[in-house]
Amino acid sequence: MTPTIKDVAKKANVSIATVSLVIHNHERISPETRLRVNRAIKELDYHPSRSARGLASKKSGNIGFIVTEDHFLRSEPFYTRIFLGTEFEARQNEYYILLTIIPADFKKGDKLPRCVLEHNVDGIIIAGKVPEDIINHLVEYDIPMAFVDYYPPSENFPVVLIDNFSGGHQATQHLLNLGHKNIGFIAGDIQHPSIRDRFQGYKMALEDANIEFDAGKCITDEDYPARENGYNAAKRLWENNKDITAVFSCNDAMAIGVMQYFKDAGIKIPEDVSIIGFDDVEADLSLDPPLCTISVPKIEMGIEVMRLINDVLKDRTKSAKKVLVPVEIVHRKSTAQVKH
Amino acid sequence: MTPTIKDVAKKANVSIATVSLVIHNHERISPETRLRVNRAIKELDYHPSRSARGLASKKSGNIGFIVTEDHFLRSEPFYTRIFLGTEFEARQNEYYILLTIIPADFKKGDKLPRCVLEHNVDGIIIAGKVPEDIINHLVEYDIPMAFVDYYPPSENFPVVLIDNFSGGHQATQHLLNLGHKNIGFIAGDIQHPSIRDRFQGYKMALEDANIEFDAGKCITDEDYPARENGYNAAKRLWENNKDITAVFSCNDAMAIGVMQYFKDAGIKIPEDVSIIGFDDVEADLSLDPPLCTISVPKIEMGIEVMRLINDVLKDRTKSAKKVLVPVEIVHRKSTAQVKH
DNA sequence: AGTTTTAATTAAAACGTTTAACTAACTATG
DNA sequence: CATAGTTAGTTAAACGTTTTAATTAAAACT
Repeated sequence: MTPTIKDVAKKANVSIATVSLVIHNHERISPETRLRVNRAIKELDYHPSRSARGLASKKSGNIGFIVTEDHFLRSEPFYTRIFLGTEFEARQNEYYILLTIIPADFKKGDKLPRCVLEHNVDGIIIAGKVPEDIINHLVEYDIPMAFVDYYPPSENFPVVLIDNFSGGHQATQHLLNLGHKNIGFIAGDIQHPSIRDRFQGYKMALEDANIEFDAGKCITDEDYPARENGYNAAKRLWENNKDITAVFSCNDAMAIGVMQYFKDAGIKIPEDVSIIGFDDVEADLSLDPPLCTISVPKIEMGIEVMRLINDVLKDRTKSAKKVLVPVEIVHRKSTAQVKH
Repeated sequence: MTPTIKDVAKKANVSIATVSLVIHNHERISPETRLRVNRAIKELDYHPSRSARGLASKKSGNIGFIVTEDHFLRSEPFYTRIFLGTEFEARQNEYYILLTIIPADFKKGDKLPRCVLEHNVDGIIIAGKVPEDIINHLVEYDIPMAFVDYYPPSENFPVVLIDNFSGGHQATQHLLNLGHKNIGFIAGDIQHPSIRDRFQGYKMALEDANIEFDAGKCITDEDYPARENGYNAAKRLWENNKDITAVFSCNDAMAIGVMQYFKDAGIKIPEDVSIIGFDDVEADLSLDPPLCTISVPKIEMGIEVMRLINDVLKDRTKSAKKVLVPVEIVHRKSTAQVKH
């Protein structure tokens, strides 16, 4: 069988306690003993059993990654990439990530994820908007939590957010720089804090340019951010505003739908209408023309949130840090100077 | 603190062994006792500790999902979706998946993934081609393994494979049906068993149609399947074969590059050249025209391989099952009747 | 030399389960 | 009625660590 701590102890002629201390780099171990034990560990190719460790130390070595099913699947390239980022960083910190997809309609009495109930995670990362109820339920377990791309109102946790305001501002500013004055705005769930901030950025950029904000040019009531809703939003936008020369679509999935609508309507991009998105997903590059958009560092967000939770796990008194990750515009062919 | 099995035992007036037996649905428990224990479990909201279970039963409740870094990132939407499939099915079977990304150049002496060394997985799923060395190393641990989308030569394991031969045949047949006779073939790593099978399907379809196979119309030596290599392959193909009217690109990433080349060369799709891909990734829909391709049920593959490993875990004498998942052509605008 | 400090190591309990072996109380059998 | 068999449940060891308190040995003071 695979060697246990006992085998190492025997081989190094010490007690198992000493072996354990060596493994944890405890200071009060003489250099000679340390050497002897380490040699034994290497020779036997010993690796402590995760379960035994977990039981004795009450640390599972796992981090739960919670995301709702519709977020994960609907905007798949987005949260999967954040997940990948946490995964990368987790490896550095000797953690494993337990991906946990919860239904979007989690209610008060519902069962928490199994990994939480079974004490199989040391901390939790919550990605994207989740029902308040689950957060409230989770805090009762006083298990460290960190958020990414969403932040529950009225709570104080470490969090990684996109600099949405800046993104909205940059996007709009870019269109303004190209001479556009009639800029439509399209979004899914305007209740979502991220979207609200992008909207604020849009408004602020207009204000800075002394252009009056026109609510009639803003479609913000589509159900969720998907291509078909982008299509519909563009249709409604265009039918009521033949004067617009540019559209800022708050996310790329909808932007793709927007492009499709204009194509179907025989309106040329970017000659007749400029379009800019938000997210920078893979599909943008395959579009014709490729979509100009605000690029969000998804992998980095995952890395960053993993670091946050790791900090808390190292020192639970640590205060809740908030990180705003910067976004940047990527110039592609879907925008152009306004025609006169 | 959270309740333990002892608390349940006390509350139900039985020994902890009885509680354990009830949890595992052991037969030799009277209905009354069972009821009493279950009630206590519910009242206390008791959930067995994963670590303790793991230690006592030598089952971690985890499955390792191994994939090489370049596979995972390069063809991201592909293996991530397989991963998602395993994840979905794992939840049904009360397992968690530990995603483990290994370097593509794993060598003989390299360290195995931590989850294996620490006995933190009960079984392993290997997705995509991995170095032989790691497989050889892994078998020494006699831990159940199952493969998906790759199968090591000279081994006998449960495996889920795409019906690549049929896919290659269907794709080619579709082009033949449209009247094409000069059909180019483009692939990345022709050493890869999957690609080889697609190639066989292509050849066989030609043979069935009494069209002589022409190796000059096959580009199979690009380094890896990516857009830029598809672009280059198309360039080389076209420069030497101005007579081709259709291209079967063995995977969508390359197909996108192929389309780009033809566009740049002023050749119209599908009017001048029909293109069909293989995989059916998200980006295909954003292309202009949308890419006709062979659709691979990625999520289902993940589900299927998880079932396989689960079967083995339930009964380790089970013999190695092999599953060929069917593929189907999805008709989109990138192919058309050949011009005369 | 005797006492106190300090450094290094160990003994042993604890963590929360599973499970093989055992027991006590019935039930059936000849 | 003694014996064997069955049923329902219990005892206790085991799983492989961590960690606290205790122990020992050596060094440093009076």
